[in-house]
Amino acid sequence: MMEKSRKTTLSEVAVAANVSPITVSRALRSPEKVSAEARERITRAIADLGYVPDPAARALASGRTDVVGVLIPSVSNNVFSDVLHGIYDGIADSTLSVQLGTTGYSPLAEERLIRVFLSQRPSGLIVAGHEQSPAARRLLAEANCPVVQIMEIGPQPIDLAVGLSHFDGARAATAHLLDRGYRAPAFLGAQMDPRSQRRLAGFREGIRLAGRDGPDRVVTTPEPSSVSLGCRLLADLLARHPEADAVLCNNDDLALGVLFEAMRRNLPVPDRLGICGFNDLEMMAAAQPPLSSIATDRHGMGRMAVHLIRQRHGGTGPARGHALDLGFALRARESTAGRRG
Amino acid sequence: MMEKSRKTTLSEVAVAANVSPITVSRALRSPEKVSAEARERITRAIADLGYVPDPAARALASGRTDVVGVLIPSVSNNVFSDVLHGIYDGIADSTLSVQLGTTGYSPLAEERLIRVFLSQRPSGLIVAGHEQSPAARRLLAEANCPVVQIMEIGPQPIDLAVGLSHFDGARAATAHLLDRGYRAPAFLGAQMDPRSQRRLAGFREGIRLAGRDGPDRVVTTPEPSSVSLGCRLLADLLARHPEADAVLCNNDDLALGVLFEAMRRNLPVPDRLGICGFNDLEMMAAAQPPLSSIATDRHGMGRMAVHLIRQRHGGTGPARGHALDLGFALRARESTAGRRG
DNA sequence: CTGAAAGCGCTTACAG
DNA sequence: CTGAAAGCGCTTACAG
Repeated sequence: MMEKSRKTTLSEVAVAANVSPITVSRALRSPEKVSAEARERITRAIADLGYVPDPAARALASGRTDVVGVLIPSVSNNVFSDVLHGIYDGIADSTLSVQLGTTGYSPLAEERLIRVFLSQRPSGLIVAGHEQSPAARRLLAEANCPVVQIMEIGPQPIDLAVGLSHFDGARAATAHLLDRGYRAPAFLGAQMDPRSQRRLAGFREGIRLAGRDGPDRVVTTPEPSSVSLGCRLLADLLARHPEADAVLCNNDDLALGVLFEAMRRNLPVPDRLGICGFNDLEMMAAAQPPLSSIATDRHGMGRMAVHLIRQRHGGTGPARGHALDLGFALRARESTAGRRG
Repeated sequence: MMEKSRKTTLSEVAVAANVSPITVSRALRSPEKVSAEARERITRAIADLGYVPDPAARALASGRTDVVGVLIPSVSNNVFSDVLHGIYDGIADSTLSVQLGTTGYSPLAEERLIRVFLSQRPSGLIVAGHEQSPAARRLLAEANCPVVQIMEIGPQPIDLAVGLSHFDGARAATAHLLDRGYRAPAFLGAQMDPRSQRRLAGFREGIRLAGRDGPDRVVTTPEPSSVSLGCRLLADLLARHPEADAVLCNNDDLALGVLFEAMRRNLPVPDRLGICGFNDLEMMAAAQPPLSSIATDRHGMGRMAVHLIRQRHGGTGPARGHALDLGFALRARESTAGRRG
């Protein structure tokens, strides 16, 4: 029947529907501007011929594409995959598609990818964090599309931002540990990216506000985070600060590792050791004992980022410079129920 | 200095380098065909003007793009995010980029996305699984680019396949449980996608081969998998089959939930209950007790899929119909050390 | 090693 | 509501 693989073009649809190519193009983009009869013939022709518009031709002619560029450090990190999921949900009912780039936490790779993405004239750009190189910031500031920085709300969004204050989250968690009677809370961190640094600062501020001026019980490593690293970090901590009686973990994987290591060492949780994570992954509530954490809305962040871009295209939504704070929530569970005795 | 945002074109580079546009184009694609002097002037002009080629124009003129389309059910699933990570590593040293689509386990959504992706004339397509709709299979079979099916090795690859036998993996795990003296192994499954069905079949085969003809101890649910679901499934299992003394879990999240639920119920692991997962996520080895699992090379699957596509473009690599078995490995840990007494 | 001509498949203004 | 003309920024053959 059909020619093997020569793809159908808009002109062929036009011939079949007995209209001009421009009318087909119009029927595709603004159907209401085309008469009902023409529209119907065109719709049928498209179906009959199996026509799919060529995005490259469209992009070249119109000067824009329907792609949203997304730049994150890594996909194999629950946090970012949740965000990504939210982004996909956000575009689901649209013609937008996602162009994903991973920077591996390298500002240089990020800058290069921004250049590549911008060359495609995207509908919008979503980038993780606020630590772009100066050149990258300039590119983004001059970009011809909405730019949304996600993960945290910074002091000075390049265009728009949606996230939360990691500093405040960690401070709240620290206050919670102190509230519950833990006397020597520590901080455990891996892969100390900017958000982690902010959490560490929030932890220290929490300690300071409580008027504690003991040692700075902090163990961090640049290694990528993992559950087994949580085990090791607890071991390190107890070697250096045997008096530590609670840990605020940079993320939930570490917290899970800490729990397992505490079990191995017969350190009762929460009686002898309090544990609090960050992000509140699903597993936290299911653990035994259930693990406390700071809940963040990663899926909502992704959705909202897309929403802001779509609003901007619709001429509505917040103006340049707006930072949307999605907040956080302390989920206090048994793992921080307090010391006994 | 620079015009606000009018982008630099190849022709402008040509003028600056005092050559014709075709030569610039050639310098970009096959530098060895351009004289060293011309090449140098062009390189400098590109840097000076900050020129970035327009992928849309390139695609339209050449009839192909450098994008690899990737179709997976979901990004917020460790298994697929690991694969994705492998894919990104696979393209890292190339000019390829990834176009990611998520199907949400819907064959219809998958078919629609295949159509969209194909309309961009991709360099290759990577699709998860072998359950495409007949129409989708036809589209893929006639696609003008390499197509790699990942996750499992099926009987009849559309073009190429790379994965493992989930049936064999589950059967090996089941044999292991029986070997270790467990007398009444059960299977726990969630989100019973095709791979999960294969694992269940492998479990049943393992039981059959051992000559056990007791009850079919299987609890499954179509709900998405999670750690807390693992807790509930164990509760269900014990309500129906109190004699069950080991569980093969469809995946590691369930296994972790089972461990926590066993702890809550004071069921000693592995003495009273053996636990084995599937995939061997990083946390399994760190758990207390360490959890057994079937290790799969998800990252390698992604890398290999890209590798096959690149080989095909280089004119080498396996022929159409080839299925690459990456195998699996049983990681026997303490959680399946055997019953006591 | 280099270039002039034609064209990829659409959309943008501009008319009517 | 519909269409003829021009062009988006490249690359593909074809010459030389």
